[in-house]
Amino acid sequence: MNYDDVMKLALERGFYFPSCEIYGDAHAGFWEYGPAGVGLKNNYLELWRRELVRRDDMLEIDGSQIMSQSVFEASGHLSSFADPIIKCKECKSTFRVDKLISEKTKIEIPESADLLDFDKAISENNLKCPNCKGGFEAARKFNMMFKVGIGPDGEPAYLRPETCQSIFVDFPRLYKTMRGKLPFGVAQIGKSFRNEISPRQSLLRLREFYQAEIEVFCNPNKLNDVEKFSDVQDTVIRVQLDELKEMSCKEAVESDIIPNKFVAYYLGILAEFYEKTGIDMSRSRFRKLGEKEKAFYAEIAFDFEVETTIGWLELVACNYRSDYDLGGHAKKSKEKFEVMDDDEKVLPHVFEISMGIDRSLYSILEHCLRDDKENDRIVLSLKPYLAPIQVGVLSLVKKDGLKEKTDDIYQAIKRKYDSFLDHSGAIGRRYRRLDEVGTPFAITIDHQTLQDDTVTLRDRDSMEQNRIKVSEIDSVLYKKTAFP
RNA sequence: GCGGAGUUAGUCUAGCUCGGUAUGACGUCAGCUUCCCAAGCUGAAGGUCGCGGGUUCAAAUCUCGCACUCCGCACCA
Repeated sequence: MNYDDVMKLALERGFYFPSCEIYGDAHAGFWEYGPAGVGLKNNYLELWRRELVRRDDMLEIDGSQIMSQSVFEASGHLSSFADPIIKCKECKSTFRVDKLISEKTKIEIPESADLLDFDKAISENNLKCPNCKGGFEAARKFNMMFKVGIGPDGEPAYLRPETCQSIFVDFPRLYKTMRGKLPFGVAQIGKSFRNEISPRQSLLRLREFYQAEIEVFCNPNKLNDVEKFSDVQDTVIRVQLDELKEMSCKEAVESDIIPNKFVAYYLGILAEFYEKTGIDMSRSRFRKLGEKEKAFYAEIAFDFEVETTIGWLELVACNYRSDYDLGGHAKKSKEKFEVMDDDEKVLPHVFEISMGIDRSLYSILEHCLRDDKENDRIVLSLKPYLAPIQVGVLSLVKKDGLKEKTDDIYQAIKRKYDSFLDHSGAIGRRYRRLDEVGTPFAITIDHQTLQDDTVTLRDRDSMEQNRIKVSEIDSVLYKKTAFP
């Protein structure tokens, strides 16, 4: 199933849809999650908490989305999270000015250079618009952060372009009050904002999006002193260098493909997490980024990517950020960020696992959606613990007291399970509808129920049915919908 | 941001050339029927035709602007 099929499902079944869609001035790059989408997202995040945060004894925080200007002076976003651009006076085409200059003249001007340097190079080389030969306006910076004005005087502040800045800024307090000890993992789920030039493809390129970020603070001298590494040493990961290779985490470290056990450990638990989301791991890879591709703060970078019908999608950026962030904030704020590790005073280094939630949810949908032609149905084979509706409760027919019996059973389980009650229409049609939103189980109340207090339990993927006792419904569902 | 294509009910769609406030299907809802896998019958709801201006007695239709979606370019932590 391809992108369009997922999009159609999303719109028709309430997974996600455009924000502000009834108004003409709605902007691109903003989407809402509907009921099914919220259910899936909540369950996905619960799995994330279990498999990463709790597994590794991390702490979770929830930071402010608007942060002060100093934060982004220290983080480098004010100067580096911006592209120098230039606009044609005639046809209004916009170009990356550094790229334009290097293409036409072979003169390399770093993108962080003074704007006047670009203007000078343009006029000295008499560069004109490649589209229409028109002249250029003065170069300017396009910063991808959204600026906001605080209070009546509009004091400048910014919507955070990545959630992790909260974690870095909060580090001194967290470390002191939470009895911190290296390695120290802090996690956060929240929204980030980037003023993308052209957002596209619904959840894949948003201006307002969810991230689940983990920052692990560590002693840079102990990157191979990782006891927990044995938990993942045999975990298989797929690594893309020049070619794609499948290997265990242990092999990856021993062959120096991953530089140390510390990084390998986190790639390992991340792979184990994604395995449980239902994403087809045979269509995934950790891609090592080259010097030019890496973010300005990254020393070592692996992207976790998944293959979809519109190409390889970056779901997670795994960056070894060294002391870039804590060092920057320490310098700017004069706050102390060094901590004691054993008898050593260190400025911790940071390894981050920066996950795009929206993209991950899209990938799950695409990998789980299938066209079951044999049975004339569309099936979303979500893992039961991720499904927004876990169980449908259906009466075979409404009369003869079956409706009342069905209502009773629904009432008995609905607080505990995400359930959906349905009495109307043909039973097959109701099963099809549940299949399409990914509901793994359906309980059907029929005439036999009234005689022996049993119901049928239908399995979405196999379409098989078993009779179980009404008294067993809870324990059976509990087992079948449990997180792994 | 540039170029191209598009936008009519929840979804797909007819109508647009040649102006007269909209067609069909699926889906949804109610009832009947059936009684375990999208059957059938009857009925109903759902559209300021993307938004805004212009021309006209009259605009889904002609015209201009804008927005959004898709494709390509550029951009992309």
